[in-house]
Amino acid sequence: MTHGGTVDPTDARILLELTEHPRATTLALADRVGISRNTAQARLARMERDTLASFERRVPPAVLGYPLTAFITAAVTQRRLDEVAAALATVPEVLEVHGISGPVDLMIHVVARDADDLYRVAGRILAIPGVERTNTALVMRQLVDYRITPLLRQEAEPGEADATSE
Amino acid sequence: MTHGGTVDPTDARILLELTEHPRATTLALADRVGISRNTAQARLARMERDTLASFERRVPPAVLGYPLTAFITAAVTQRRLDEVAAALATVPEVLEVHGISGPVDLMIHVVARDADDLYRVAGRILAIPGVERTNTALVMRQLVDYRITPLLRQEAEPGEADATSE
DNA sequence: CCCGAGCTTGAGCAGATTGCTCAATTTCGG
DNA sequence: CCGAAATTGAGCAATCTGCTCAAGCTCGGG
Repeated sequence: MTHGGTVDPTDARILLELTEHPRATTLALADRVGISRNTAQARLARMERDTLASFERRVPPAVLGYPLTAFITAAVTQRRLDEVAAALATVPEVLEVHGISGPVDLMIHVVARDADDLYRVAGRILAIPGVERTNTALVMRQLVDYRITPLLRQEAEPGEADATSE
Repeated sequence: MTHGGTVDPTDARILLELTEHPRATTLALADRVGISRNTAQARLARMERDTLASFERRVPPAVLGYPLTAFITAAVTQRRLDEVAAALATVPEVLEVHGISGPVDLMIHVVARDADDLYRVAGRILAIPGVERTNTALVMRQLVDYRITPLLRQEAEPGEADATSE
């Protein structure tokens, strides 16, 4: 059964295998997970189509010459969120934008070539009509690399009681 | 030439093809990029080994039953960053932790099943020795989905003048 | 300008994998 | 208990992979 998501334990096991071998063959995945090749193929195709996020997430900005990462929070004029978002989408260095709760409205994930470039990108964002004020937090260090295997393993376990994360 | 990164225009073109077809065959990639099959294979193997981030980044937490995303900022007792980071790494719902500049020290990317669960996760983080105070910003909406193709396209273009991002 | 290291190419080939169909079986929810 | 959906295993032609090898190209250093 799924824990309120769309991925069941079999899919979770396929995904765990893919974290270790992203370009594993369908046959290899089937063998490791213990399902038939046809099932592996069908499930993989379905996850590629419906479940998995874009491959772009695997491309580190640093390898493209953008080693600086920063989070810019922004307060936005009321009711102009959508047009601000549209303007932000035209800035190549903006990777992702979340609308968040609290005193500021947006969390903007940006990258830059260096400190000067970050200044330029931040200035460009502040210049967008509707952006009232911003604050930039530069990422100094990655303390915990992105990982989701703990949650994947929870889903992958057969017969597990709900959410015993400790 | 590379723009200060480790990926050259040919690699960038391979990556662009992979954003459209993540499980494309090496032969298909070679054809689309216009390089030989051996070269495609060698470059792909090298990027899988040295360049690309983990496949885990493609797994959306929501499909595992964690539809809520939040960013928790935390101020930490001086000199205890590493042990706090180590403790955070033991919390499955913590996906990623950045050390940032400014009045707070950490940006913690977490997920939760629902509001109650977020409360529990935030409480668990605040309970870590060395975490002095936290602030939770709940993601209400994704305004710009993660994308890096604008930067990839810049690198993929042959003969382009430096960084004409506009 | 020349040279050499490194990269790329195309050919080749045995083995592996894929994409798909199909009938039979199993699973699971109503 | 029943029926829909999922899974399985078999099968097969087509495609792909992994790798070697020799030849050619690119590019940086001397």
